Amino acid sequence: MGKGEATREAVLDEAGRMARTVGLGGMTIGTLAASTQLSKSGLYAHFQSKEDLQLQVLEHAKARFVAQVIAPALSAPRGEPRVRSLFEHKLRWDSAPGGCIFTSAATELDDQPGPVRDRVARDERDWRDTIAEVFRTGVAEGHFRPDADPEQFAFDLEGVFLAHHLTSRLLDDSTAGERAWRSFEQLLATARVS
Amino acid sequence: MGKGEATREAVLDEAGRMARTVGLGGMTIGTLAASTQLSKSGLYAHFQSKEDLQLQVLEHAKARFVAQVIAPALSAPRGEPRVRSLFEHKLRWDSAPGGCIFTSAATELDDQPGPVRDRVARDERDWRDTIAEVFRTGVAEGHFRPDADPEQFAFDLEGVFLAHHLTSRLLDDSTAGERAWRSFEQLLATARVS
DNA sequence: TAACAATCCGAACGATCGTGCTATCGTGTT
DNA sequence: AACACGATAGCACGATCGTTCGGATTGTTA
Repeated sequence: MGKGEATREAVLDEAGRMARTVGLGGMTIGTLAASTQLSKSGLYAHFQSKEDLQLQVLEHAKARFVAQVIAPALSAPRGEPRVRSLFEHKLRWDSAPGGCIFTSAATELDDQPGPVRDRVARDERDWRDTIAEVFRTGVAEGHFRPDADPEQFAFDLEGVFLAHHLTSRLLDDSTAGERAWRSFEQLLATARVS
Repeated sequence: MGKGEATREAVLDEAGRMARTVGLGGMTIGTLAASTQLSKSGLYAHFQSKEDLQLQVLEHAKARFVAQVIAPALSAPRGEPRVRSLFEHKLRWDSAPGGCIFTSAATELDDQPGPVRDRVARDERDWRDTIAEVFRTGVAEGHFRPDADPEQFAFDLEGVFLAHHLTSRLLDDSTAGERAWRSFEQLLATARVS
């Protein structure tokens, strides 16, 4: 890995951290340059525009998300164990300092058209598809009812994540984790074969 | 109502609309002045600072929220009907153009300390308390199980709202409403006496 | 209608925004 | 050791940011 690539990744790491607290739009070139010991123009050698930077931040974050959440979950046994693993890892991801960048970007950009919003929307769809797909392995394994709706499960589970995110960050409520777990167990109980 | 008060309210209306799409921080004095046919300094006659403006926007929005969501719901019969009414009105509120300003402000400011964040957090707590309190009338009326947890219900219901918000706005998914209703009915079914 | 207060504007402030250009630095290859 | 080239810095640009202040204009009241 060349030197340029190294600093580029370092910048993307810092930018991701920054975007999680002030948003993708609130993040500025100046402060980002300062906190990475670079000059503003030094940054622009790696990114053609702020929009390009935002897109790369999302791409970089998604790679980390796949490595830290999706991949570990997929290594769990099919069915309910895999669903549980996915839930656990995603909850841990959301508990990182600053929270989940996709969650913050999603509500920030949901009404601002453009390529960045499109990218966030695509990632959100991918994520829901992943949840639904993992849930389907549970149906196939006979853990969940055959008439259960995987997309509805994804909708509900995403709601649990969002509520947890808000409860733990905005309200500083330490019971958010327990609450999320309780909701999750209830979702599973409803989906299970009777 | 004097003229000053009238323009102040007009500005707050427009500011609320603007904040819903670009966020409380993304909203700028210049564009707000332009879209209200005022000069920047003309705005500053009504608001001492941008932070003060943001706080007033939240206060103004909360008054409308109480009038359009809480009050109508409280006029419904105690118990499950009142819970249903609260859900309906809140869903309608979230479906306004630009969505819910509290939802957008909540995820925007959840990691940026200051009086605005404190205000948003207080509003969020009030809202959850309202949900829990309305749910309690359902327990008292014998509609819901006595051992049901009102705060947990508030957590779950807020999750449904958040998922609906994201699904309808970011994903432009027209089935968001049906999904939210299905989740809501499931929540009620679980809470009901067996 | 005259006087007074409320309301709003014009102009300007320093700071910072995103974005280019040009020059210099460092590094690795020949 | 000379060179080529990728990586970074310096400086500047027009625009816009939030904010201030003095003066003009408007509305209300006696």
